[in-house]
Amino acid sequence: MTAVGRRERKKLATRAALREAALRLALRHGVEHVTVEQIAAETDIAVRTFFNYFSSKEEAMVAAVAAEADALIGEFRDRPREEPVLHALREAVARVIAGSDADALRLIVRAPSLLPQRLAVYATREKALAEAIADRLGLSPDDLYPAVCAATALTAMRVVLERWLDRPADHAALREQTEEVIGLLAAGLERRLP
Amino acid sequence: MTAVGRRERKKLATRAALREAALRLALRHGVEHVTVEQIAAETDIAVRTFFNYFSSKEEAMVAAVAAEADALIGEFRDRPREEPVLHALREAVARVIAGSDADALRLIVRAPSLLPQRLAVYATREKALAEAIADRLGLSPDDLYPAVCAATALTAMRVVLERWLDRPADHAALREQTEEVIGLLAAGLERRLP
DNA sequence: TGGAAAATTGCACGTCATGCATGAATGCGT
DNA sequence: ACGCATTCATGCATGACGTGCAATTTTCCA
Repeated sequence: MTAVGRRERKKLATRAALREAALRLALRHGVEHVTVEQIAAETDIAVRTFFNYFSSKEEAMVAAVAAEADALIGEFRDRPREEPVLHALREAVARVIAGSDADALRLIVRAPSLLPQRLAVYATREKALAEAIADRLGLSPDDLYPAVCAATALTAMRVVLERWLDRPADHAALREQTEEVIGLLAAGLERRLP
Repeated sequence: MTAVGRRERKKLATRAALREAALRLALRHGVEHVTVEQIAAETDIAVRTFFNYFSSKEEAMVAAVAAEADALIGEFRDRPREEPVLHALREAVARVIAGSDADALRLIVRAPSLLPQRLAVYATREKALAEAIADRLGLSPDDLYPAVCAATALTAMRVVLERWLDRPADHAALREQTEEVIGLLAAGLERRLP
């Protein structure tokens, strides 16, 4: 697939090192107090080079989220095509979450200054997920359903994740809440006064 | 309601003036090339004072979107309680959109540098909308349904708006697409290969 | 091995955003 | 109308951010 020489590998490694350094420093000093200079120093590269990899400090910090979003899409594409869309999404989410670092996620999700960039990450992944959904159903990526399904599903997952991070709970609870939300989306959201 | 003296009125006026100046300059020179200094000069206030009203240039530019989101929630609350949630949302959206400035919206929505802040605006309104939905249904704001419904509905509206702005179309088309998306949410998003 | 392509780095520069101190404007009670 | 307390506007200083540019180093490959 992506044939990589040493050059590519080193770039990937540097990018990962910067991402991890940013997160490590944020855990140690708090997200607000980390500077690009610190991140660069921790990774032993020039400040200028940092900006060759990330266009902002925030982008480096939410890179972990971006990686998980990409993983989610990959898992979704790997699900058997006979599965209904939301069912496949639920399983993909479960697999990604199982291998996630809750502490790092909590740090990122709870930092107000990272909210805009984090949301931007989700939004930029919407298109890729919409294409995956369109592929699965044999629809055009320009159709309304793939776009709406991708965007709303990602949003619903975000809400679940935020709620879960806000309460002390285990991974089983997260899985349960994921299923509940998928159930809501599948059943339709219309409601009225009893 | 909000009893306002001269002080409050002047603050509101200054805030509106800054917001409009930011948008006007963005229309004239492009979003990327507007500086805080220009906005302040155009409004004839000190640069330092600008930051008393908005914490960033981007926040001033998406203030119009924030105002529309607030209007949406207000319209939603004004809908009769017997209406089902999504029906009320659809009508609220239609009313807000009818009075919106498509050119300004297009400018904001199409500017990549404003994407994070714009999404943050929607996200911060989710809580208020969730409370409104909970009120309507007699649920607790901590329940899952209001949170998910608010977040996904706002997201779906965002997708519709973005798609509509990307194609040349009139307000009738927007209304139509809004109804289509609400229909999707109401009917449930699950789908499988035929 | 030699040169093309790409990555790293330092430097300069403009912008952003905030804390702090000071003076001006406003609202309120008397 | 007066004086006082609160709030607001402003200038200044400061540190961090992000980018263009050019020089240098590293990597790749013919």
